[in-house]
Amino acid sequence: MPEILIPLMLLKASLSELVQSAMAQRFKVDIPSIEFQETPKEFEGDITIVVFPMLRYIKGNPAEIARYLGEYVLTHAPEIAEFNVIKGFLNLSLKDSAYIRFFNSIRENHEFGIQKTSSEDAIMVEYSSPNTNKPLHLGHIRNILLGYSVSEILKASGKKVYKTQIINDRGIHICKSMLAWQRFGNGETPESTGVKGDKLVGNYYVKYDQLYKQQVSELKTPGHSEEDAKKNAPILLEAQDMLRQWESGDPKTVELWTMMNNWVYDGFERTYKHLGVDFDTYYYESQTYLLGKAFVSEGLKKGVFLKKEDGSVWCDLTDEGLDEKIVLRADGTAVYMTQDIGTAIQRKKDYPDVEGMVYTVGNEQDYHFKVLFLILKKLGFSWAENLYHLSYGMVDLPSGKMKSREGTVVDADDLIVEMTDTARDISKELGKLEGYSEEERERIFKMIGLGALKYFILKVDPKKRILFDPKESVDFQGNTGPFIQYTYARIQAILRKAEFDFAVDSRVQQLDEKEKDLIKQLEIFPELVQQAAHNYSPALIANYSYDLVKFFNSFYQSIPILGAESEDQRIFRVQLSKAVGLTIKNALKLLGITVPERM
RNA sequence: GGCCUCAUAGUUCAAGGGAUAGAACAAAAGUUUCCUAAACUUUAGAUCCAGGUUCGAAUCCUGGUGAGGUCACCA
Repeated sequence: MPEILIPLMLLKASLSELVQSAMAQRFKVDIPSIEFQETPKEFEGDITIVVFPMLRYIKGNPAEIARYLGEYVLTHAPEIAEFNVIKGFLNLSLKDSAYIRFFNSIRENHEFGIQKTSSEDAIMVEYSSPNTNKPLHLGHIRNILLGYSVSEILKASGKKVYKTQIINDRGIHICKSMLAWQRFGNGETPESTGVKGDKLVGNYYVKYDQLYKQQVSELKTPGHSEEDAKKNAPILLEAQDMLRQWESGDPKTVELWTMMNNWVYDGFERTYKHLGVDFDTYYYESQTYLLGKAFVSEGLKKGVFLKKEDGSVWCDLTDEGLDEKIVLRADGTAVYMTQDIGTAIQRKKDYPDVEGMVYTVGNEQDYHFKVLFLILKKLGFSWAENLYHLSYGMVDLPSGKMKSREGTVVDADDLIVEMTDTARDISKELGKLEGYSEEERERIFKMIGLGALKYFILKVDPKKRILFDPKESVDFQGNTGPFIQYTYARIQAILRKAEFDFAVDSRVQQLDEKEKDLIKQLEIFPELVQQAAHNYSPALIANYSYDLVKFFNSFYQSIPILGAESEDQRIFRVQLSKAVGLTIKNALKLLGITVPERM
């Protein structure tokens, strides 16, 4: 594994050591860790050591300690040019040569900030995980983008990652669509109608629901309560019967089930492809719930679970401050929890190198996962310590919550088309991309539309709710995906116009303030990737990309790049632009956003 | 009601216990001899309330208020 040198991190490490030995020498104390901070721009300096936390270990005047440390560091660290002290803050200024050395180390590094896989252990990330009776909607989009991005971030931090999903292909909901299709379908298929498979099946689910409601209202005559009617609608009884047939393995039912599920999978795959996401492996509930049942009986033997008189099996979590939770029904059939236990164990069996799992699931299931993780720990699985529920907030519309039954959902495929349309309209209005082939333009419009959507969703902290207004769509100005993409495209224009050999080493000795700002901004990217992986938060990367772009734009506007005074300076600035471009590209890649060479 | 999450400019989002709480959109004003004006530069504007912890709190703790979620032999 090639060691990747990240000078800023190295510098911090060596400064930490220096400060620690300085403190030991003079005050005879061990300071376990040194706190660093980027120096705010209103103060002189590049990197700041905060002295206040040291006061816990040694009493004294923070400013005096800071001055002492400043002197010490200045004489012992060759990278430091000067220092100043304000209260307990020791601000250090780096020499230009330190900047240049750092810059030269990343300049041609196309993988800057991206670590190679360095661990033997793998992490499995689950995301998307839809039901097979409805098309994907905006809520799924947040899930999918988050899960995919977190996978990419984990990979970039040096982890091995398997992307997966659990497909809820089992249960009464799919039977409802099947039934409606049998009754009204006339043998329709996605091929015969040209309708996307998931949409077709979703339509029959709606048809079922309409018929069901009609039957309920018919039954709800005097003498029949509404509750009664809901339970006894003929179509529902028929669906329940079908589920029993499916569970008993009736060949015709299973055949229909297989056919319709495959239509749905095909439809989903097309949406995933449009979104630019993929999976390494798939799990189906129909295949894992049995294993879950097996482990419930094992847990029963071990005393982890208890059986009640009626035959249902429970897990007592009252010691942990939670409730009792059912893990198997009285009739011996599996519940949600049963199959999740089975799925987790199955995954570990299939991929023994998996030492942790991330579940991308909405926050309405916080409690479920708390319980699931606890049960797996109680069952004695060591890897259960490394399970993480990547919980995210809902996507709300201005009209309120999305409800599929009320038709207030934003369809995923429609949304992608709308975003592309918006990108096309705006581009045409601005007169961009003239002289490009139709095909090429469409490719870029889609890239921009998706960039806007992805960035809009990922820049928000996962646990917060998002308000999404489809009418206003998504901005293309300011802190947005297209703005970042646009800056990348402009950088590419600079590179196209700069007609010299990039292999030439820059001989620049003195740096402009703006140049330093940019290099500083570049430096923090690798650390940020680690931090984002640690927090499972794409939002950090998104906001970083935007900051970097702001720094670049300011640089771009205030000093000449191609028209710099000296040849060396010109080369340096072009090279700097190139490095910024590479970093933007790498950062956006972690968000699943692609960049156009021109837009 | 019990438990969980959230609350920051008019709006949408930032801020690993650190310095004067940052951006963007919307509003007002300015900048195109130069690499893409989808840009840049100004101006104005915010931590829900009350306590506590400490050198220092938007951040941690307690109690309110408000919004959402969850408390199924549904998934």
